[in-house]
Amino acid sequence: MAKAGKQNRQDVVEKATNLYWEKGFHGTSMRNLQDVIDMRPGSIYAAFGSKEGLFKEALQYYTQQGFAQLTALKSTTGSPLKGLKAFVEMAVIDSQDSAPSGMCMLAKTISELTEENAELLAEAKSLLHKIELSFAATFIEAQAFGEVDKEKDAKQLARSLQIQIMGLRTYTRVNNDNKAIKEMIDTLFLAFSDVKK
Amino acid sequence: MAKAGKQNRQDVVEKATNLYWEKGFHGTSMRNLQDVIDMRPGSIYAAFGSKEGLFKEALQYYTQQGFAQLTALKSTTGSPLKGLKAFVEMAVIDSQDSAPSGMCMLAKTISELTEENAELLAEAKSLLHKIELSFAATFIEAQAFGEVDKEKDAKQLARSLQIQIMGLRTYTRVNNDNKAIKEMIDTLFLAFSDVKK
DNA sequence: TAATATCTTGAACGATCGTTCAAATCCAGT
DNA sequence: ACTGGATTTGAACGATCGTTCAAGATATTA
Repeated sequence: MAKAGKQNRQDVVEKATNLYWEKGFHGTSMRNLQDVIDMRPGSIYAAFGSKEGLFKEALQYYTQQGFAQLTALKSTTGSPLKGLKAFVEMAVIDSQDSAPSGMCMLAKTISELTEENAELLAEAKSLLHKIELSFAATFIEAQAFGEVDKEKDAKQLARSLQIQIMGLRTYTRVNNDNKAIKEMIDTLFLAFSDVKK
Repeated sequence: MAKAGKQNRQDVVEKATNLYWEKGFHGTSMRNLQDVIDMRPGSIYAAFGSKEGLFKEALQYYTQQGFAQLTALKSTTGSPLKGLKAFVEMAVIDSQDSAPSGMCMLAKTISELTEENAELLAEAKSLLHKIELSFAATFIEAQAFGEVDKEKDAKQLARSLQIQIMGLRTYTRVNNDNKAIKEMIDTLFLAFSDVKK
């Protein structure tokens, strides 16, 4: 492939991402992938090297899409903090029904894999760290915007948000009580925007 | 087996639990299990029926051990809330190094499995719910003990704790910063014990 | 000790795993 | 239209998957 067959590389990676996201690394077979992305083994191996190689690219694509969404939401809401909140609501609530899995794909990967797939594990950790950095950057923007108390440590807020998202997404898979979850997110962001008067 | 060979049923289930906990359902093969529990296929199938049957028993054993630990910690600390906090510290911090996986085995299962293993998924959800109920019961004890504000809703506290634990355990696998995590747990329990003066 | 009931063994099953590669196909430049 | 390189195909590989079951070993009863 490379130079565009019926579909370009991004379409293929997106389909693979959705399957891996739903079923996990070990739960997805190369034959599952062949069916979904409509490519024969030889082409897949020529383009991605291995099951691990394609998974790694899927992790990267997933993360990149997340960045794009956060950026878009900050723009459409016209505010860093509102954008961030919309992003969390989307990830925690909306994705339970519409996404391949209610889980964050990176958290799911970190939960699933062991040192037997050290490189993929490291990649997932690294990407999650980058997301945390972008949360921190968003909090700093929000502070400049006057939405968040400037006394607060953006890094600490980002870490805390990361933990909340992971917890909420897992919990929502167990007990999908939309109303209660929505309230918890509201409370969480009220705490973030607790500007000293 | 059943009537005790070289090892009794509980020893076998414990070994299986630790392997499943580390590698997950799909990441564990029956041959991995055969090696670890030192039983031949025929005996395993006679005793547990299938890979799924043994996994289900592992989930139950894991949960039962958790209940036992919480009960023990409440007893040794002489306080419901202190026992609960010790339990969380153990689960979030200590288990990162000593346990088969830093993750909660139930959360890991819920993250990994799909409707292809509906029965196991339902079992994991049900067991997590039972744990939440026991958290709620502990908060009620703590209220009677004067450790927690009686105005607060024990069910809501339990839900919130469940979410925090899931988030913290996943996060700690990514970024094992013991000091910061310890502080977050302290802060969390300070909020729980925020009795009106 | 012989007969019987119970449990354990491990070879073997068909299915599926991740991966390879020679052959077929496609496409660009002449 | 022809050629040569790039791409795609799909049969096939050895390994491993979850599972079965006849045969052997062990424990129990008479």
